[in-house]
Amino acid sequence: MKWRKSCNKPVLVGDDVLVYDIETDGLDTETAKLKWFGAFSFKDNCYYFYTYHEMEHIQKLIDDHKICVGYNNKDFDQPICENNGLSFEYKIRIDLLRVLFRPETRTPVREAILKVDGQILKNVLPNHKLKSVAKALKLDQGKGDIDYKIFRKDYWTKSEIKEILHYLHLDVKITKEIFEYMYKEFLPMKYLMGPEDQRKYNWFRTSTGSYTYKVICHQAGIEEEYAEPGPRKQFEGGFVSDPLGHEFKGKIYCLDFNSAYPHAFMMGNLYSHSCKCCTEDEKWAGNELFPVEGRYCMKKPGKVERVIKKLYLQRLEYKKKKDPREYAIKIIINTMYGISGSQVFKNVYSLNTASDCTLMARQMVKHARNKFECAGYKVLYSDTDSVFLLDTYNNETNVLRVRDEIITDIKNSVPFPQDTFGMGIDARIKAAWFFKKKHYVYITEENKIKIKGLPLIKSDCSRLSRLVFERLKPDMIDRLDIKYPLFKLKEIVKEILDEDLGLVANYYKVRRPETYKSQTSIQYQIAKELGPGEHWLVPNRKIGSIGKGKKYCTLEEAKSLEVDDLILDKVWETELSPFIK
DNA sequence: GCCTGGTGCATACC
DNA sequence: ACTGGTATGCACCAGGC
Repeated sequence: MKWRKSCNKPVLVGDDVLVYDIETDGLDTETAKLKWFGAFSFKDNCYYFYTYHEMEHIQKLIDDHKICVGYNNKDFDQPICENNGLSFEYKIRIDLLRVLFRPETRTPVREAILKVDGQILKNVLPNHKLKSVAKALKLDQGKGDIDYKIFRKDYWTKSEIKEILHYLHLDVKITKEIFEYMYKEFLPMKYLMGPEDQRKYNWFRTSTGSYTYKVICHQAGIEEEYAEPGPRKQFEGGFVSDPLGHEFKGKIYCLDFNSAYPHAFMMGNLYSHSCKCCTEDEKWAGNELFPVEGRYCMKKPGKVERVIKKLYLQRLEYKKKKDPREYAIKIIINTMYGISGSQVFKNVYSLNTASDCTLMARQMVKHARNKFECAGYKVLYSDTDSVFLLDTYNNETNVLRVRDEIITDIKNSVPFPQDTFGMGIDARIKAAWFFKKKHYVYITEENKIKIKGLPLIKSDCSRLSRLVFERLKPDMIDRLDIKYPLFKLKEIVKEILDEDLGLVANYYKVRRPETYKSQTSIQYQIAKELGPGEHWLVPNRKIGSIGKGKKYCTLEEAKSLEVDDLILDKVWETELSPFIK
């Protein structure tokens, strides 16, 4: 039986793409029998549905397409299809799950760069089920549930067929829409790649590291060779200062070097360590400000550096024109540093390149700190490429003058100074509180409150603490102060807890128990007791088989608890402590 | 019994 | 077809006192 159902929406995807999903009589890929095959073709904008009695039709449909797309098809649909006599040979096979996330190593891939209203997909996904992805991307998930027993049959009544088609159509449709979403998002990454990578959909499915390597190799005309992973050689990274003090009010600036690492590459010519145009003695060996380990060509910018520069300038243009290709270049530029420190990417890898890049950035920040301090400013904090300043003179022009000197000093100390290198004001701040490295809060001149790193913004934070903060936020901005006397916070906490004790629960996302090395870790205990996935657990003194010191129970179990049974340590000592006077 | 330092795990910042 | 380092916090455990 063949079923055609056309789709009226305009087609965005121009290639011969077939999105497919199957129904089987079981989950074991070795023994499962293919029962139904559902697909959507971007060639004719039609849905196709076949039973296993029509294998030639299914094979014909596959043969008519170059690219076959599914969800978890690498580990499930495809092997079953092959065991049942279908062939995907010579097809470009795409598994949307594996494009987003690599299950065996549990590493995020494209879910780390896909944005859904400002947030990264990875951070909004509770798990990697098809429906969860659809929901996170705000796609229509429809309603569909089916008793899988129906797939044990070999023939179906009219009403059963109707039910199956409804269900299968829905899954194909969801897969198709996820594919379309990703296609639209990733298409701007296509044009920078070589023709083979464009054809093979490598702009769509590679990790950002591989993508960057492929683009750089193609653009710079260097060989795309790979090496065995091997043990990692470590090197020093960014410099993070201790905060100067706790609380500051007045005119505060956050300044940061624009694209510090890419500019370190360009200005130090850091990829040109083995050029043939000069002798070792003629190479740049660094100086007092930049005591680099490697030796780099001073005669002309290298191939890779020229590509970085070209891309950087192009990105500035794209940003002005709001061209989405801007984001593709951003990824490449920011990933260059990462792949230069990874052996796998053989022809851009160099420990000196990576470590001299971070060294140059460390020196830039330290130089900026010194200059500002000598000019009478208080340097409150700095991390990698940024500096927080207290402007005691209340004179922005003077800050910018010192800034210009810093930039000039740096440019005078590198072989290839860049016009695009500079330092901008990232934020103008009225008050700031620094707690620890990478943990701070500030209120901007636009009355926006920014929190960095605090337990309050981590995913495991209790809803109680978040609610307390949300309630006080307008008042904090009003008073230009984030601190409250303990009793005031206690009042609010009590009010919220009277509503619902469960709000103290902490969020845990755990894997399958087998995947843990430590069988005593709290994550293992949770996984063992409650299964993998998301859990909200209430720390208490009374019930729950999870935890050795503190006990943790589920929200359901927590209904029998009294306020005094709760353990509020984390709430008071970490989540809310920054806000206690 | 308490403290310290190390480990595993998770997550944020750049 | 596997980007990097820096940093905090929790729970647990071993070892020292």
